Amino acid sequence: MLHLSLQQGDGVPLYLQLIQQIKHLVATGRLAPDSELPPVRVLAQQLLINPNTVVRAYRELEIAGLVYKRRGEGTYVSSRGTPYTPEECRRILAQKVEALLIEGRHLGFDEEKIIDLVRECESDLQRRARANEGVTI
Amino acid sequence: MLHLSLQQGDGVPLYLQLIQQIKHLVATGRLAPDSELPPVRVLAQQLLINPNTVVRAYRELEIAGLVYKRRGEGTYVSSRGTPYTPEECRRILAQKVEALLIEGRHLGFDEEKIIDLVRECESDLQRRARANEGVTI
DNA sequence: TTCGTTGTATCGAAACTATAATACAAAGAT
DNA sequence: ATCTTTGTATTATAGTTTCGATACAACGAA
Repeated sequence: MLHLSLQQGDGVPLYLQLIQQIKHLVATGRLAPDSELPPVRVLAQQLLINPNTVVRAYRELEIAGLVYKRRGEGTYVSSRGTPYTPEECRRILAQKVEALLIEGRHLGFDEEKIIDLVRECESDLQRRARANEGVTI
Repeated sequence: MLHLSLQQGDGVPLYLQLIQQIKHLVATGRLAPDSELPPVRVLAQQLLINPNTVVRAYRELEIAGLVYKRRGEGTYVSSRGTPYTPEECRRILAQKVEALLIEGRHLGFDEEKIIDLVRECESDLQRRARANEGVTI
């Protein structure tokens, strides 16, 4: 079973929350490559949101290269990586890292503390992925 | 002189861009503690946006603890840190780090590559801060 | 074919963002 | 006290984004 939970009205659009959580599930292995995502309507009903919101999330995930769709069949987790070039990937991530460092500095976290946090979060992700090994939808 | 440039219609609200860029200026030392930010009306005119938009950015920066205001005088960069407790800071950052790791994984960056990127971005920030040392508004 | 499934496209309502105009309040300078 | 400068608050309005209701189109199975 998918563990998705969206919060309405917290400032973050539903479709973005959905994208982030699906990315999370893929990254932690809870959604294996080529496994099928729930149909638009089913997921919409489970989450009590509009099918169009799911459509938008799936479409952007497809653009990002995380899923592929077959009309009349379904939406599947892509087994191939990102469609971006290595340089593009680097630039995209560097922007996010810089934002993180700035935010961290304001919260009293210097470079080393941030790196420590990165290591801890990574361990955490891996541990959670292991605990859910093999569990798809 | 402040180097602020906002882009209208790129999806990111102006007030958020303003917040991010001011955070950036503070983090890189281009805005020193206790230095004065431009008056609401002046900054609005320079950026060709509405004063209310600047008001909103300043207000949220104040809530975040980055600036303080004195009515009738102006808005100043706070010399004290965040108003959050250390645990809150940690939780806020951990969430962002986790999002970064997930994004990185999808883009082919593992933990070590991310950490390398963190070090590089930090150096970059420091270098840029040095190059602008002493330059305020 | 016909049916049921899947994703797609379009339109409208609601919420959010940005703007404008205006009036107000607090502090310092004269 | 008065003026100027600063931030604050209110109201109205337009544009954009987000979300939802509905009808449509492609694909496979019976």
